Amino acid sequence: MIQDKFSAVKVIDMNPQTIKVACSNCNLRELCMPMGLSEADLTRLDELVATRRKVKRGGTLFTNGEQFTSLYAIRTGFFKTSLATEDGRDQVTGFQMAGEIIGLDGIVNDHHTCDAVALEDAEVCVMPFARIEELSREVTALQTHVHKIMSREIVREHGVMLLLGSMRAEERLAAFLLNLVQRLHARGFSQSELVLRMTREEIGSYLGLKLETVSRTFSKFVEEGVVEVKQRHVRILDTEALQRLVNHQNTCH
Amino acid sequence: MIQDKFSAVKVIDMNPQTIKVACSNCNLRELCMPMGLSEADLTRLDELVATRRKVKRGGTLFTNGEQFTSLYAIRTGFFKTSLATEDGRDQVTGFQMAGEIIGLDGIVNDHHTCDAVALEDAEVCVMPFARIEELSREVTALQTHVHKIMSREIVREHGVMLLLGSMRAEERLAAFLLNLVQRLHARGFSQSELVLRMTREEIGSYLGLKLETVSRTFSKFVEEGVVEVKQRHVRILDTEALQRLVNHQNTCH
DNA sequence: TTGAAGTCTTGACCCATGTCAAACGAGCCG
DNA sequence: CGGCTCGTTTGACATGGGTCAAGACTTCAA
Repeated sequence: MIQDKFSAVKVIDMNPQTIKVACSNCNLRELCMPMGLSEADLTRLDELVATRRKVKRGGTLFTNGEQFTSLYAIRTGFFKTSLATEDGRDQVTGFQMAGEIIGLDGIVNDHHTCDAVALEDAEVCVMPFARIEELSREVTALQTHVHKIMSREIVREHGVMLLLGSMRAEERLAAFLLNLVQRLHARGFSQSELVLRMTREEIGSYLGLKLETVSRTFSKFVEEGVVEVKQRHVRILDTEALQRLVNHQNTCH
Repeated sequence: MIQDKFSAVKVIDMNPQTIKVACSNCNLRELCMPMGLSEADLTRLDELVATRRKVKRGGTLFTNGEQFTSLYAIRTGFFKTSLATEDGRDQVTGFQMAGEIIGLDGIVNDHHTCDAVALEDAEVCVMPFARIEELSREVTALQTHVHKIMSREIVREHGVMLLLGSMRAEERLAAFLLNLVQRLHARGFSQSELVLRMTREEIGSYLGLKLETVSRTFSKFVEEGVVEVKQRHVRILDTEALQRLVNHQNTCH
């Protein structure tokens, strides 16, 4: 018995893959998993992740129409999700980073309704949805967590609707930048500096603007001394100013 | 014992409230509840609805910041949900009709993040969320159903993002009208006639347009013989034309 | 019946953003 | 090193939808 236990530990020690696959010692756990679990429940959650999957920059995690089987927790990398219309236009519906869950759109019809594209080399944890449902019947904290994740996505999209429906270009870009740094900061990155993983066109698609407008608006922010922009490197010099733009949407009239 | 049973039945017979409160014989069941349940599970689902609640036209079902306790299934009436920003502007995030579930936004933070306002006298079934979670741990079909409802809302919002982010005024209004009649038709109403429960301003807010633009676009549709409009009564004369507008978004360039 | 408030329509004008075009810069590959 | 390609910036111009204003219609209450 003791020998068994020991060798098990040893295997884990010698095979980093085996260690990493466990949620219970993943450093992103607090982002994608429920908190305050008992030791026993924590161990059970390790069953959730069937495998890991790497996606190269430009590759797709899933595409519109594809069979839905799993949710994905992003371990590393950066994704966009987008809807493509028949006529070739597409709308970016979100950008996702490490610790976020992707694939919720597929649940309702058992197939995905958008594309998930990696904007940089990425790795995700594959969590078969059947297993999630099964386990969340037994682990209440997981059940609640799944509900909260879906609700959070709904609320996030409400915010995007507000942005798209009633903000002007500057307000949209300001809200976008603030949202990005805030999420990056929650992951230990700088509160004022960030590297955009997406093109101006993708930003524009997300914000309902043309890429030229995005570019011009960046330039305007630079002129005003609100941000510094060098290619995709952005440094926010005046967070307050951006915040004011977003809040007092219609100071002007 | 027999006497007890009899009197119980009698109470039910004499008190229509008691009968109507059961999902198992609600004619909207197929819209808001999972299908293909066993008799036993069906009966259990009746526990979901704690009470009914009537909301007068103009009244709120819940408001931003309010404690979240329940989801609501709309029995009769018509709602809008909207976000209000500090500066007094607001964005309508959706219109909900009989058989639809409202309140999902509240799950993530235990309080609501938008207002739900009745656009006509309405009645809802109050389903305490704690009870939903409890029951969906035991009735798999309910669990799946809850997941699908939330996923459906996410997908719906993706569609709105596409609309707000990349469609022109005519396309937006066309998409809006088609969506409304389609949902009404699923409830047994006409495929071509509808009564708008909301003002031009509310339509505009939802579609990211000003009320004047909504009005002008209606007028344009009328000129083109695509619809007839008399106040809030709308008759669609050429569904195909509306469909074409939505699909070939950019035929023009 | 009249008046008042709310809603809707329409016109005239204007501006933010889209469109089109040119040129620049970075990165990549031969 | 030179020459692609892709992404970005910037300018000139066009236009869809916003803004402002007037007036019509509906509803409701006095």
